[in-house]
Amino acid sequence: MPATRRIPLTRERVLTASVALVDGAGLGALTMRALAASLDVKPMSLYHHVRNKDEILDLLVDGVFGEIELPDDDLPWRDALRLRTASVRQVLGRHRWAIGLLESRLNAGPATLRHHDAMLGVMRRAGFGVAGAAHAYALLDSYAYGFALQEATLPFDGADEVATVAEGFADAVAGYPYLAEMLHAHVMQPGYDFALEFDIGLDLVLDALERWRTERPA
Amino acid sequence: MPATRRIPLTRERVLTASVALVDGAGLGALTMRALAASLDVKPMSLYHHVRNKDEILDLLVDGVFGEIELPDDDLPWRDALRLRTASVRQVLGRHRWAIGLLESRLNAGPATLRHHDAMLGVMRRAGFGVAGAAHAYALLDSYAYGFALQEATLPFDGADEVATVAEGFADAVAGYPYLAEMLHAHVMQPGYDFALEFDIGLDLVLDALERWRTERPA
DNA sequence: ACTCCGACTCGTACTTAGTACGACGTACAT
DNA sequence: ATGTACGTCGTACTAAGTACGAGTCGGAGT
Repeated sequence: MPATRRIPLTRERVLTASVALVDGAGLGALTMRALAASLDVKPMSLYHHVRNKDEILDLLVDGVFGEIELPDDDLPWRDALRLRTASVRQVLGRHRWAIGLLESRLNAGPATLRHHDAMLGVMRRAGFGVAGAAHAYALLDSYAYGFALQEATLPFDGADEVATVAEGFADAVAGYPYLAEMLHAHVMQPGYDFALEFDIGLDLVLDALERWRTERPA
Repeated sequence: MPATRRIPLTRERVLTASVALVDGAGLGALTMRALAASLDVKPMSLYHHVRNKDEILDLLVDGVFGEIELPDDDLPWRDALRLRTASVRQVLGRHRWAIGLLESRLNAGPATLRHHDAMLGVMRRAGFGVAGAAHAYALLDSYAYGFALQEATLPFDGADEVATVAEGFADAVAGYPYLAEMLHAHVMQPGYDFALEFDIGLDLVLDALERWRTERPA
């Protein structure tokens, strides 16, 4: 009685389920057993589609890279770089767990390589030299990754929770006058949102690159 | 026969041994059993000095922050910020594992708070407004963290290994012209060292902050 | 000096997790 | 129908975190 016709497991289904699991319950919830359960199979079945858990993590990272928008060749370089860098942060914000994974996974997947190539292309065509493009890319990505890392580390999540959490810090910052000032005169002000810092810093970075580009053409 | 007088375990000894273990063999090697063995005690003895493994991780992070040089008040702001930001990267480079820990640990320890306060102090006294200091700090630390993260992700370690690893990539970049160009015309050139990118980017960031500071005084 | 106490150490054991091994089943080509 | 190849799973081993309670030891109070 094939009442519930078994859908065959595939590498793709495993990956999709992994992302769902991790997005929903965090990296810690990604266990082979839990993943298998979410697919309604037994743990060992997974091993016919992925080599091991490490491979799943590599695939997750490459999947995240695949979500990042490629820079648009038809835009002025500055806009192209801005949009894709904002996309980096957005994607890493959507998958908080990803930033912690970047560190340990060194096997770049195809989506990752494709992405790097597109970025370098935009910069080279914009007039950056090879070395200049390397500098620019390192700077842009350092900023995006670091910002995402800071966002992931923040004890609050978005503009709403700030007030609640900040109150809890009120006495922790007692002996630190500048921290206290920052907390009261900035963070706890209405309308504060750390996320808004991103665009400000990104524009400063792009200004700096613009200056580099015009001062040292390829 | 007290031939080997037992040195009493302390919270400090546990922490010191943790750092040694992790520096030497990576985060993955930090298990309560291995840690206990390195101290010549049994695993459960550790639990009288730390609440659990998570607490050890928090202590490690705060210890790393304690290693970062505080900004020097006697220096011009730009030098003070440059030196301490370089110190961030240096310390995170010395303890590769730390960058991956930052993400998940949200309990700021005393060394961390002290550090933030000193940084804000330098910026406020340099003429940055409260909001301006927030922007500047976010930008600087994003850069430092992101750069450290990229360094930690690099498949090679320092200038020497580059050549060996880069050769392995030679065919992986086959379909990616700009990546290939970057690899051959830049990365594989003698004298290449990703670490050198840091100062270049840092100066661009500091230039940007200087401009911000003079254009929008507190 | 003896006893008692509290701090520390440890033996045992339970739980969760990754995954090796080999048996089993099922669909499809012959 | 039957054999083959692939996919599924039962069993079980290992590593790791840590709860529980018993054992130990040094010093304070009598």
